[in-house]
Amino acid sequence: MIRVVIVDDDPLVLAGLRMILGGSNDITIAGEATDGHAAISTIAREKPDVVLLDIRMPRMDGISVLRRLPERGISARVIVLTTFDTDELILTALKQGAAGYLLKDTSPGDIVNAVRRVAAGEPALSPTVTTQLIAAATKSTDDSRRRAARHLIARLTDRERDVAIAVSQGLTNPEIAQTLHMGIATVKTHVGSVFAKLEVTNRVQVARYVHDAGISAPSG
Amino acid sequence: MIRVVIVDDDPLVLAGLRMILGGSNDITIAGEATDGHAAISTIAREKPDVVLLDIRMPRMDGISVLRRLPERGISARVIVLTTFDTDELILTALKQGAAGYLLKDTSPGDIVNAVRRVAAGEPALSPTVTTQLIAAATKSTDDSRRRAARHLIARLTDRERDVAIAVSQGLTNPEIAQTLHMGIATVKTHVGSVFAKLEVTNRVQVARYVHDAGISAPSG
DNA sequence: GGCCGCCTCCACCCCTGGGTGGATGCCGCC
DNA sequence: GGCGGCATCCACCCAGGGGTGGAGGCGGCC
Repeated sequence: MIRVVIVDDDPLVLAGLRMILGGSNDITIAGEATDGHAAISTIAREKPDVVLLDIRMPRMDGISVLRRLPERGISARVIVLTTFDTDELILTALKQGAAGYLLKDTSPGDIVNAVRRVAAGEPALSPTVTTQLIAAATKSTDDSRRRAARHLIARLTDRERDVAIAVSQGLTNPEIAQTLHMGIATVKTHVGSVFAKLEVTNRVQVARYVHDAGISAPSG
Repeated sequence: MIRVVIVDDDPLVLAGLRMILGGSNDITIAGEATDGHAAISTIAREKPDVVLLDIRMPRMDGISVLRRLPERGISARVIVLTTFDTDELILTALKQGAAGYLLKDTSPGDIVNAVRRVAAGEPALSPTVTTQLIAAATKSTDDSRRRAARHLIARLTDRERDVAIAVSQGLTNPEIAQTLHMGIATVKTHVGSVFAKLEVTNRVQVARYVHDAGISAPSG
């Protein structure tokens, strides 16, 4: 038996969810709430398996609720149920630990399926949400530029690479000399070699390459 | 009627897919292939709506097939069907334009559903694949630093922001003056204000903030 | 009107950054 | 051994970056 708490500021939506979920004989409505504050206390009291959570609500929005739950030691699986599907909102919700993200145009049958999936530990995303997630995940690691950057940086000597990374962290030549235990003149020499090999003319462009290559630590 | 081409080096898998998909009266098997080269020519000839594509194959792997399709002007929707679910493989496949990514433990019914979804323009991912995609997408955008950076950059005036972005692209002051149509002295003034507001001392650190904030275009 | 913030520009100064040329010692390879 | 690549350092030079102070015009706000 899957115990579900439903949260939405619209009584009509609550009624609809009650009907949809109540119709399944493996699901029980353990509680309801119409704002964020009430949601947290209801979830804390009922300890449901799954929470269906609206985003736009009075008193406290759904994202804040998501953020508060782990702080309270509550580990319910949450499905965000909203009409908004901006990239930022989706990523924020998932980052805050949402197990599902459904748009409100989801069919009753799909909502029930999503609750079952999430209860079983699987994710549940609307198709358009999945599409946006794919776009976000595939654009983050900018492939061709990254490969090119890695290729170029691989041609640097160890010391040049150390200097390039230090440069990309915004350090000055004297600071680099100190942290890498070499003379300022040596730093300048290496910086010059880096410029030549990366075919750039100033430090900011070095920083771009280093970041494009996905390097941050001083590379063992 | 959804026309499907199935590609797998294992004849048993092909036979299984033939049975599963042939059982649906809205799906036809338009062609089959047992290696990458054959797959490309079959897909080019049959122009199917959906392709079910294995990754590990002789002669040419599935990823290479994915890469070649757009080069040939073919725009079939491809579902990758494999036993491997490493982060890198998933992201690579999706980056190359895969519309679906199913693991081979997917039930026959779910495979049929995935074909229908993909044919309708929706994505189709196995639950564990979705989970990994969420992990990849949520870790890429480093949240707290990004928020801090956005917050600081929001305090810049429009002109200062333009200059900061130009700086972060590695332009020199004269270059910035030219592209933004202002005097070099003005550029210096703005750069100075940016340093003060971002509390940094050189241009590379400005670049870090701008990139952390996820800004690249000159912000209308 | 007066005040304030922003954009624009100027002049002056100093220091770091970046380019050039040269020197030494180390290590591995032919 | 001789050669070449790398790391380390030096001196010199100059252009650009970065700090300071000041000025005028423009628009919104009290």
